[in-house]
Amino acid sequence: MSGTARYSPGVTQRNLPDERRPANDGPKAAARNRAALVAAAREIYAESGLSAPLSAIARRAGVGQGVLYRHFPDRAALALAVLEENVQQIEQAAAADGTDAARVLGVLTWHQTESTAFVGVLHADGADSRSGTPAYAQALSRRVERALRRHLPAGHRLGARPEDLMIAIAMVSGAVTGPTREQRERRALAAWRLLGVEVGPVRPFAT
Amino acid sequence: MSGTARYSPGVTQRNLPDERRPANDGPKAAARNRAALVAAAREIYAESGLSAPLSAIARRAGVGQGVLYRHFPDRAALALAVLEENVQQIEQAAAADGTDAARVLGVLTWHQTESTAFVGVLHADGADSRSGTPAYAQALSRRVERALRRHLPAGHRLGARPEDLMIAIAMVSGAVTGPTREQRERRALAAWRLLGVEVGPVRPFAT
Amino acid sequence: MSGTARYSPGVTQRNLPDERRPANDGPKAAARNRAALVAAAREIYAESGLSAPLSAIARRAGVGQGVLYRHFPDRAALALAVLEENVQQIEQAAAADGTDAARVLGVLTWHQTESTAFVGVLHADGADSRSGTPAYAQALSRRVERALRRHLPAGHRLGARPEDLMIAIAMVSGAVTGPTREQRERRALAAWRLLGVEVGPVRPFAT
Amino acid sequence: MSGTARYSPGVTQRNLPDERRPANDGPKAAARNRAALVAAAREIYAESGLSAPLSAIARRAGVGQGVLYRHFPDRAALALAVLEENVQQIEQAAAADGTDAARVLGVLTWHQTESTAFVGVLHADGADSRSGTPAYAQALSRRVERALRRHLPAGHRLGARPEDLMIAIAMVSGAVTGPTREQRERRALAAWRLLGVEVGPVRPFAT
DNA sequence: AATGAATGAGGATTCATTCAT
DNA sequence: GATGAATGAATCCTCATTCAT
Repeated sequence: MSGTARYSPGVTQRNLPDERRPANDGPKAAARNRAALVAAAREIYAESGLSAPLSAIARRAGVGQGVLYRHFPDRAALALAVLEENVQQIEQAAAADGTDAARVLGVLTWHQTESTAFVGVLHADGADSRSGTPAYAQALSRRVERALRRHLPAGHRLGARPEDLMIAIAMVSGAVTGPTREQRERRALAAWRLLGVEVGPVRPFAT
Repeated sequence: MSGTARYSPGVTQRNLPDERRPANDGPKAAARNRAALVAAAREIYAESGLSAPLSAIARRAGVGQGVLYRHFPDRAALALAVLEENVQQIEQAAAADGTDAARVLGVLTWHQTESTAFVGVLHADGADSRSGTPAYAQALSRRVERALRRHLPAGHRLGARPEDLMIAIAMVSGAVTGPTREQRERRALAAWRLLGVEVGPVRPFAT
Repeated sequence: MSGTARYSPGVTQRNLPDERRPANDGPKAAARNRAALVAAAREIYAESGLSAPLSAIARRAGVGQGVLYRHFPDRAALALAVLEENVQQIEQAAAADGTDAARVLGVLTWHQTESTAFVGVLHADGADSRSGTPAYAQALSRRVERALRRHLPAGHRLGARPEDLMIAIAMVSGAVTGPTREQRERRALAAWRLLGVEVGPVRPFAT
Repeated sequence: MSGTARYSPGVTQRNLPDERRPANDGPKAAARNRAALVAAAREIYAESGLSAPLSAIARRAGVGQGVLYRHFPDRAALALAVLEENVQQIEQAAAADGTDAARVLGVLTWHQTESTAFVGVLHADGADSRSGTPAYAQALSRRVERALRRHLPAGHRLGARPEDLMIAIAMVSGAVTGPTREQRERRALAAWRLLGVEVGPVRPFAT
């Protein structure tokens, strides 16, 4: 990645002379490419926002533009793939032994401070009948909700009304601004405190 | 010498050479045009978000592209002009006779639910030392804070720490999603409720 | 000049309230404005080349755009007005008491190193049947030639063929490159030396 | 976070959705397109000067705008590519069997009279520390100088001082004006004659 | 199955020129 | 006579998307 083949005057650009192509590793490469694209997207989104050029993501992933389209038919599909990984971590945190609401919220908060994608896409919940992300984003949203709700103790601040939980998450996302992750984490924690909600350590889920 | 003749429209350019020009209302129109642009921007932002094409705003305002650039040198300047109006209303609400925190928050909330511009620009507070909007957005942010803080009763939930007030506003902004204003208002009120903050009637300030 | 009224948000741009206009000095101002425009053009041309925006020239001159168009119907007219002044100085140098070819060439060279306009427009001699500058530029060219030729001693290097004189001037203009006037002067003198032509002190004509 | 969402084409953009695309000859066309662009640029520059619209060049080359930008990131890169070809011819002329200074100068002069690009870009030598073309133009300049100098006989008029050679070339370029190539050649030869330099046949290098 | 070139629409931005005041 | 706002065409440049190889 990085290369950014700039301007090389006088040297006719041409492909590798037909032999010695980067090697076609067959179907095994497909999964690897998909993963690389999601990882690259995560980075690029963090750096440049959700509307970063797709070509930048493909370049960072070290694949051609076509591969991106093969795996993700549109911009939203890629963003959702990033989100999917986040949601899976939250679900895993919720499924872990001896966990509790605070711990799950810590993982959630980690992803909020880490990835812009999380912030922007998930809260397109409700009747967002726009183009790309119809049902899937809602499904993700519900999965996050379910993962959290099963750990909410009776009488928890966010358990009173059904929508409160997701509104609270949206609120914290709104507070998460600032150029560095540290600053964003500080603000996220301040936000949870204002909501009177206790949050465990802010970090990704890892077994 | 020197020169590096960059882009030079040269001889080619020539507007409607003799035909009818669409009328030039003269300098008197300047103020009117500026206002029309801000109003159009407010509408377009609400419909399409902050990154809507500037040409759409000019069209909606009924002016040429050039007028937009004359009044607002860049995208941020226009967004800030919209915000400026919002902030002025909040300040007026804060200055009105017999007002209180709840009432001011009601006006603030109105603007949060009304205009996407409010959300997103104002909360670029803190160390956003990037290119465009450095000091002015912060100044607006501080004006909102000051307008509100003077009405916060001692011991108010949001008065404990200095940053809490602006974080709370950011949080509510984060919760304000949805396609209709009504839905956004409902969510905004739910958010304030979760913060334990009482909010007056959600409406623009009008004497 | 300079002002460049940048971005002043929230303050509706409006003219001085009808009274207190910059004062209409009547016809006397016309000549002054014209002179200011030519002077401004000379400066701007030197800084930014012949294709600099006309608005920049008007601004530097401290007049409105309209005034520029009143005095100079098109881009070429303004450039020629600048040139006209240069040519007049050369003619004056040629008419001065006790002058000689070297001295006149010194004045010519001064203008070559000083103003891009001189370099670019005058040598559009010959059958340049393009848009703007048909006859007038040629007339100027001939006036320069006449002013010089009357001082060429018999047998001067540049007197052999009729066209040699103007070609030599064009050649020196070609050599005049570089960011500072000093550098351009050095190169101009080197060029004259290569032509075997003696040049007097390089400076504007002043009685 | 962060974002300052600059220009984001967003959802709107969509090329010919299903219709027929004008054919994509695949990567094989890349080299051909690059060559076509350089050739088109050479023509357009000769006709309209260095500041001709890039779109005109793309059109003449029969390619889309994007291709031009892919191969040449900016205006200068394209001009330099044209120059590069000229300089290569001069180097080949200098490397040919039984050549001499006059013959090389003939090839040089051909390019001076043929292409406006040659004039103007190459002589941005010296301290042109501006943005775009810093080192490469100087490198080209030096290559021309080297190619010529190795054939200058001892005691040649242009060999006395190191800078004289390039100044002379700039001078001849300055003299090369006029609408037809023939006229420009006549003036170029007159210029070399004034410099006392013998020039061989004015034509491109061809084995 | 991957590559990366090409297309070309879309949006940004700049100025020449006119004209109400 | 002067001012400077408005117009809008022209040009620049960027990317989403397709597709030959």
